[in-house]
Amino acid sequence: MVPPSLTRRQQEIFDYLREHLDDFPHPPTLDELCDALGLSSRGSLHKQIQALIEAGLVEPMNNLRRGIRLVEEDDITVAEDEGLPLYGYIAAGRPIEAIRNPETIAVPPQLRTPNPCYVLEVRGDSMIDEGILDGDWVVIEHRAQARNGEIVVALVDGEEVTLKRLEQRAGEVILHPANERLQPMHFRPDQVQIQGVLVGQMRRYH
Amino acid sequence: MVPPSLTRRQQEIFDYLREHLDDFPHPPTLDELCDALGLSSRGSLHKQIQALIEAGLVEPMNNLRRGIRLVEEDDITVAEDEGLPLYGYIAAGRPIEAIRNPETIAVPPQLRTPNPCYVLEVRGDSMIDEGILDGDWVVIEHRAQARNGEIVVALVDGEEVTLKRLEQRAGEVILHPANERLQPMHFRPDQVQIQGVLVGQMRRYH
DNA sequence: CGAAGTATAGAACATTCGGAGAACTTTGCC
DNA sequence: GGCAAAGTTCTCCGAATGTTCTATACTTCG
Repeated sequence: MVPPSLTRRQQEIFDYLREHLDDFPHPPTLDELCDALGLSSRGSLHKQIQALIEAGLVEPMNNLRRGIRLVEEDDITVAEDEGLPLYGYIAAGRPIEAIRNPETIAVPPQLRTPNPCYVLEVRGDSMIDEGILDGDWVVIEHRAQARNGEIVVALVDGEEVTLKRLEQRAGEVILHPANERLQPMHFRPDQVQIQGVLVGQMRRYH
Repeated sequence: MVPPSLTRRQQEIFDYLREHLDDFPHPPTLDELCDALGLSSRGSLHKQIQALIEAGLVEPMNNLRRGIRLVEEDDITVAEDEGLPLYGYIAAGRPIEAIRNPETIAVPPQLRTPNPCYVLEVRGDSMIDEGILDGDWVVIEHRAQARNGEIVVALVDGEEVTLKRLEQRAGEVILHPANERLQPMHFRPDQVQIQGVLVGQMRRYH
């Protein structure tokens, strides 16, 4: 279900609100917002805001002063009945959770598990010997523990996200690339945080 | 179901839209599209788009600005509600058509094409260097022609079905395995019948 | 060559979008 | 209650954009 898509201006205004609503000590009045957005007519702004309210992105402000408020993101109806969130590239350099409004992508049931899953697009050749190529989509079951031998999404030092085969030993964690030209990497357990386990993979050729 | 016989130009434009619609921050205006496509008349483009709308491939944009949108592939009428036929193992030794009542398997729209497709389960390591492993599912678009470089399902001598990279030369057909330990195979053109082209691939790890 | 179908340009027309501004209503405060 | 501030509704306008139509050129096929 996609709410009537926003016009360009509506999108701009919504983006602005998402960015700057916290900058105001109190939610701004329409006049203040006009000022910030470079409009000169309160009525015009109001019309745009109405559209956002109908799209379900802004709380209705029935005659309330300074009543403008965004709808909590969790409450926004996400169209993901069939799809999983696509969080973007792995090895992108930041924690998965940081990403806000992911696209979604259809995943057949046999490629996922009943537990929460998400999808990443693979960058690089580090798993090439496992048949996972640059550009592939991988389906990841979201969990924080994994067993040795499983291929995991690992967040290293809170910065880098990579897809590697896991080996946990006493006092260290080894991440094995599946590429004969690359070496396994050794870390202290506290450096590595597991963000999910590989459960499926897809590739398109067209 | 409509036979969506597109003209060449319509196909070009549709392909372009499928490729590049996401490149725009908002759906483009007709003028912007004209620019991107090298046309100079809005009206001309509009006429082509109308044809695509009638073919059911593009959402009607009734006077909406920036209203151009592709029909969700899920909604495109193809006999696929329940999934694609799973014809079994490739290299199973007989023509695909011979199989009567296949199972079906769910395939996400981005892994297939709008044309008829089916699924095979891969046996063997002959495409391992392409990242296609034993046990993978491959999505095949059902057609009888292919271009050099495409990976095809080839029926050899009416008996053996294999997945190989195709090279057609004058007077001979060469099927290239993607495995450095295997040699390309040479055939007369009449020995080789193409049964489809690889368009997608899936694997499960659980 | 001619016919039929297709593609393009360009002009003319219709609608939407975004904004301005006035007038009205409601709220908050004294 | 009265007043000012703020939200709401309304009409109007201009530019951007979608739609329609006509004329012309190009392709393909016999």
